[in-house]
Amino acid sequence: MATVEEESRRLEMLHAALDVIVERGFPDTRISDVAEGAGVSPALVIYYFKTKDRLLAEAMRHSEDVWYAEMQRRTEAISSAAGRLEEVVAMTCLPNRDPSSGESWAVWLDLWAQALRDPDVRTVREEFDEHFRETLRQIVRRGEAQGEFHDVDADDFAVAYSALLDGFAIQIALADPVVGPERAFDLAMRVAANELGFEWRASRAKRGSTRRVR
Amino acid sequence: MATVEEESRRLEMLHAALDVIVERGFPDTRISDVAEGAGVSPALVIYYFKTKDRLLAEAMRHSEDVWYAEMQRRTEAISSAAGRLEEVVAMTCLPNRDPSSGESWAVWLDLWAQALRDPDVRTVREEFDEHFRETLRQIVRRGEAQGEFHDVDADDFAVAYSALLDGFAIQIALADPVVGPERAFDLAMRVAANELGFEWRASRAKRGSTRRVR
DNA sequence: GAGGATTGACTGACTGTTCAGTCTAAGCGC
DNA sequence: GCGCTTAGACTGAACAGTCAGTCAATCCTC
Repeated sequence: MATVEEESRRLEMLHAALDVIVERGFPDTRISDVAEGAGVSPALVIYYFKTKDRLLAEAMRHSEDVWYAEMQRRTEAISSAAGRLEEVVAMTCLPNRDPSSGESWAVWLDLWAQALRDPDVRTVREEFDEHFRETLRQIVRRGEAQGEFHDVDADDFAVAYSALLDGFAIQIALADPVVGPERAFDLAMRVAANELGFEWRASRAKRGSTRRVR
Repeated sequence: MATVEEESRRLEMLHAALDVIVERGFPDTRISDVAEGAGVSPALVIYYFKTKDRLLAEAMRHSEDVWYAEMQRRTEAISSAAGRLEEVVAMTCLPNRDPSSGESWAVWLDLWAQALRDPDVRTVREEFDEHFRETLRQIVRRGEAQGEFHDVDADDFAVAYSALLDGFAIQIALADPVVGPERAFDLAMRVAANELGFEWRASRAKRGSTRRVR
């Protein structure tokens, strides 16, 4: 009953909020923009989320949840550890192979900046990062178990490698002239191959592994 | 004459602006705060900088310039390439060994988020990153020439390593419970040692190489 | 017709910027 | 030295726009 439509309304608003955040940036997101994007009145947005901060924090959480679920979904389908790792790197480096997740990078930068002061956002970011590291740890452990990887400290690797990917994400988000997506992808994979001791042929098709290039 | 005092006034305002940015965050920095911090009227701030955006952009540039100059100053004094690299890593990872540069990390997060939309800030950030990479390249090349390091592609290393340090900077700025400054420092040095092929004894005093711990 | 969903109109607070003018110190003719 | 002028640093007060959040009223839906 109402709950279903209520929920879909909530989602519409969250997606609208994310669109605005991507377009205008977190601090300049106005609830009237979000309302317009969702096709409702500003008052209703407040009615649903009580306050602007809560709305934005929930939008962030939603965004991260969707992204993480998508990563899980994709890696599960891959059997080799190196392949799973490659998929993760592709998701963080290469521009949307799937159209669903609109520019995540921009949102990340806002997320980090916002996490400095907003406790809710800080929590979202901490959880997301920990999830991400855990994913890396598991990939490494399974890769070791399957004999694909050298033995390394999975936790150390996860911490360092997620930092590396975050750093590349910054360059990509800001469209750095020196560090494009393909180069970041390539470098990240070379580091992984070197650190974990697996073979990786750089010549392989860089992006079109499964989905179209936009 | 007037120019000197004028300049010192500018600097006061820039420093006040940085203080406020660190404390309240870039988007919530009010010119009245800056004015108060500098002991002048809000109108004078506008009188000097014409607009709030310009003030903040200049504050960012000043901050990066100071930080970079300090890095140059420190590394120049060190003869071994590994030592220079360690100093760079320490500056990006370990909390202020010098009191001058107040929390740079917080400013970086704001800088990145702001660079997404503000062209002036974007330029500041691009130049700073390129300077940083160039510093790394030079360290690597000199390390190779002195026989301290393996031969690697200096540019690839600089790009990847600066990304890694940026990533650690995020964790440190956000006080991630899993990735503290010392661990980031340690991991970063291990990666460098591994990648460049030099010996690094992790046991060495982590921070107090030259200056006091605050 | 009761209760929640929805809204238009409003407001109260905030803040960047302007403006009209004050104050200071330097230049300058004498 | 001494008035007079001028330029530029500096400010208080007002302006103008913005926007989150409120509220009373309407609309649905059961």
